[in-house]
Amino acid sequence: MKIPKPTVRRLGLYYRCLLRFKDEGVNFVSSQDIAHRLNIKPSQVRKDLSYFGEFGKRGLGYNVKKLVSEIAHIIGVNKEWNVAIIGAGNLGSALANYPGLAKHKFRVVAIFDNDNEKVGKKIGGITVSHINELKKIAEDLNIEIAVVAVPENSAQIVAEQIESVGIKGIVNFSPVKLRSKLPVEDVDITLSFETLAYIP
Amino acid sequence: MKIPKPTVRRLGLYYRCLLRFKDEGVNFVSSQDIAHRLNIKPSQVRKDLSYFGEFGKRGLGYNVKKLVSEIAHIIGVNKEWNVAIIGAGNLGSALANYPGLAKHKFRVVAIFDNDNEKVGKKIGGITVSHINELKKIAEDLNIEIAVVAVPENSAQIVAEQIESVGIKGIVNFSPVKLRSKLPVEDVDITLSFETLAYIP
DNA sequence: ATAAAATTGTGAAGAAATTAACTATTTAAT
DNA sequence: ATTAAATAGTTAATTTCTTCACAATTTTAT
Repeated sequence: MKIPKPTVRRLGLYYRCLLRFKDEGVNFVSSQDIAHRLNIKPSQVRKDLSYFGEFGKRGLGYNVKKLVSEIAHIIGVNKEWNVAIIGAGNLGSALANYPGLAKHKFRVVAIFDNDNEKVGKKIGGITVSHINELKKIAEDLNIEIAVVAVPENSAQIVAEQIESVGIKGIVNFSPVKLRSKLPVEDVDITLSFETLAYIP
Repeated sequence: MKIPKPTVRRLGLYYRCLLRFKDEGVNFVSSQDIAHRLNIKPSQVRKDLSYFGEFGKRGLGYNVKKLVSEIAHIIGVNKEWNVAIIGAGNLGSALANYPGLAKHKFRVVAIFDNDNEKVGKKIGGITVSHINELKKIAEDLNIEIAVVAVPENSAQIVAEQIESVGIKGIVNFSPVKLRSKLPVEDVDITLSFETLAYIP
């Protein structure tokens, strides 16, 4: 069955929401409990989960631990993902140091830049490599996700370099639409400000 | 008329896309030209713009300069917005130094933190203030947008502090759903990784 | 043991968003 | 001057997504 894109995105929300319930020592939650925290409708939660199976018990709700592990499996965070950050500027550095990624099984294992000034420096414990070494290092370290954190004008070039080194997907922080064979998730910072600035 | 949320978001995309056309010296573009760069359908572009007026000329297309200024006006980036960053960690620092914001009329004018170690230090030319001074400084500097770049567990508290100081909207980088009277735009970094990790 | 309450899973209805198709206008070509 | 090509704006059709409403199940209370 075709899964709606918004459903996949919400799965990530459910996952983190459930981790919090788990931290709080809650054992069972209802679709209503989840929905309330995320400001959505309970029916949405149930429908989303129903695409993947029957995880709850009528009259009782969902076993938190079980659902966490089910969703982890569905969205693919039951394994670790090796991540490379391309661009050792402010944003790239911040991401390399961002604890939220490692916590959710995304491990930054390499950082690249084309600026020789930066190559060899350490960021968050990782030595910056030259972008020319992308292919070799990506294969050696089994990198699966690349983060594009370079300026607008080099983003497309980088996207093309990424295509041929065995990487499986791109998280794009640059404010341009990348043309790539790989799946791309855009994190468009400026766009969020602009959307906020719009007043109906 | 009610404007679809996705339309508002795409307006920001059109805006930046048109700025690029302008930079390239292009004077007129068709809905097809725009759509091609953004990987969407031309009819989508026309429909979106039609919510706000008739900006094009049949047979010819849109005057780039004119459309840029129309859209800037619609989404509210024809004026400057004063921005405060809450949280002087890695992400907050990166945002304070991020040139893309200033370029699009979002000017970071204050940075706050609750850590006395950080207060007084300079980040991107701006001295970090204590969060207790938020109200005073926000009013003095006429801050309209707050960026939440604090850890998960303090995000909601910060959101509540923001509510009562005249700020009009929040860009939230923390991975929790904020409960706020103000409009909130979420930039959910972890979620983008998780969405990417999902393989149908 | 029975009834009431809680809650899931789902088919159907409803709402929202996208896309196609068409009309009107403008420009360019012959 | 006429026709063909390009293209915006708009109405209608289609698709996608969300919500409702209810049967099915389980638990809790009496």
